Order: sequence, then C-alpha cells, then structure tokens
Amino acid sequence: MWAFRMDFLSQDFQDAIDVIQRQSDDQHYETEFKYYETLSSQLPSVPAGVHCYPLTPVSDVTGPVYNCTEPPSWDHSIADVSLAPPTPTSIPQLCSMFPPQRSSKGRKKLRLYEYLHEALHDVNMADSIQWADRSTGTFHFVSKNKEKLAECWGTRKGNRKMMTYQKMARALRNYSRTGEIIKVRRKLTYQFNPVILQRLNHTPGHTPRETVFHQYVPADQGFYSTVPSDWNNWYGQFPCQGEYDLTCALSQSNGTKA
DNA sequence: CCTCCGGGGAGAGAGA
DNA sequence: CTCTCTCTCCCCGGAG
Repeated sequence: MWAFRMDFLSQDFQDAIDVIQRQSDDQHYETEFKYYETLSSQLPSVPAGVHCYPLTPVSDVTGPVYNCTEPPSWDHSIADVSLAPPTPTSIPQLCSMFPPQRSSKGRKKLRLYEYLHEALHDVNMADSIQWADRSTGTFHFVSKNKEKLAECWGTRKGNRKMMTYQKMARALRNYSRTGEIIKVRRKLTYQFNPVILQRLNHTPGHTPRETVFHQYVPADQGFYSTVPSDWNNWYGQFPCQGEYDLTCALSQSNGTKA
C-alpha cells in the first residue's frame, strides 16, 4: 500500500516542487516549498489531500486560541516567558490534576508533545518547563525540576516504572525524526514544529498525523530562523545527503523494522 | 572521575 | 494475527 502511495506522491510532489522552485522568488513560497519537500521526503503516509493545509505564516500565530473542554485549565494570563516563582506543588498533587490516561475508543492517546504543550501553559509547571520564545515555539526544561515534569508525564501515562527526563528526552528525540519537535542546539531546549504548534493552539489534544509537515533544518537554526539560501546545503542536512528522496524516506522508516 | 546531557538500538504495548 | 506507531528502557559517548 505504501509503495503505491509513495510512487504516486513522489511524482506529484516532485512536479509541484519543481514548479514552485522555479516560479517563486518569494520567501513565503520558498518556505512553503520546503514544507512540501520535507513532507514528501519524510512523511510517506501523508494523504494526497495534504495540499488542503496551506502554510500559515508563522507571524500569524499570535497566541493560543483555546477551546479546551477538559482539564487542564490553562491560565491564559500568564506571561509568554513565565519566569514567575512557581507555586510550590507536590508531584502527586500535580499529577492528580491530570488523571492517568485511559485508552478508550474514539479517544486518541495523549502524545508527549501535547502534554508538553499543556505543561507550558500550566502555572504549576512553570518551574519545570518554560517558553524560551513562545512566538517561535521554542521551549526549554528547567534543569532543576525537569524530572518533576517527567514524573508527571509518566504518571499521566499510567506507567508502572518512574519516568525520567532521560527517557522523556529520548521520546523527544524521536520527534526530531518526524519533525514534530526538533532539538535546538541549546541546553535542554527544544522547538515545536510551527504547524504542530498552531494545531495545538487551536485544537488542543487533536493533531492529525497528516498535518505534520515541517521544515527540517539544523538544530541550531530551528524552524523559524533564516531560510538557507542554498538548496543543496539544505538537502545536505538530511541523513541521506543530496539523495534524500522518497525511497530514502521509506527505507528509513521501514528498513530498520524488517 | 563524576555529573549532565544528548544520541541511538531494541523492544514493549496499544491500536488499526 | 500482523503491522505500525509511539513511546520506554537501557546503554554509550562527549563536554565540562
């Protein structure tokens, strides 16, 4: 099934990309192109209807528009970079606010990045995780209390063993592969995919897999930094170098599992 | 040497 | 049952 879809998408994306690349001097288009390019190379499972998701300029992301019908109740009034002294709250207390997730039909499992996004809006977690730059979706863990956040995550998931930052960070590194969150070359700092961030801001708890296309750039640049001018260099960031294509993506996502 | 942090292989568990 | 996805566990290496 994937092979068929991959062939189909591969050609379509390549054609579209060629056209866009030739016609566009505009940086907006260039950025959008990169999203599609990355989408085609990293997310073979993206359905053909993906073009229905235009890339909204990042500058449009002015802040969360929450429509949260369930806990947690975020404090929307907190500053973007919450450096206020945290309210002392015990881990059991915190975790009791978010009962262990139960898997049930029609209810998607909580993803780690969703949890982190929640935590970033939770005043009780301000001593564990904070926005570094909310406008760019960059956040960082507080070294001293990052374990608290990890423990709470583990409790929320209902893990038997205690979650640690190390293990949580491993999960975060997996996101680098899919582009949902990338590691910023700064201590304990990560960055949300702008698309993911926008989705989280508008529909907390629901992020369709197919919307996850991103501009993968070196970790020290992040999603929003200057767009590389040299396409070959940009391509070169991928593990398969200049030959990173759909076949490569397939082999990366499937090859290791055979 | 020690701690902290980041990286990755392998496998578990849940869901389709 | 099989397969995929998303972690989870564990180990290793580099930096300071």
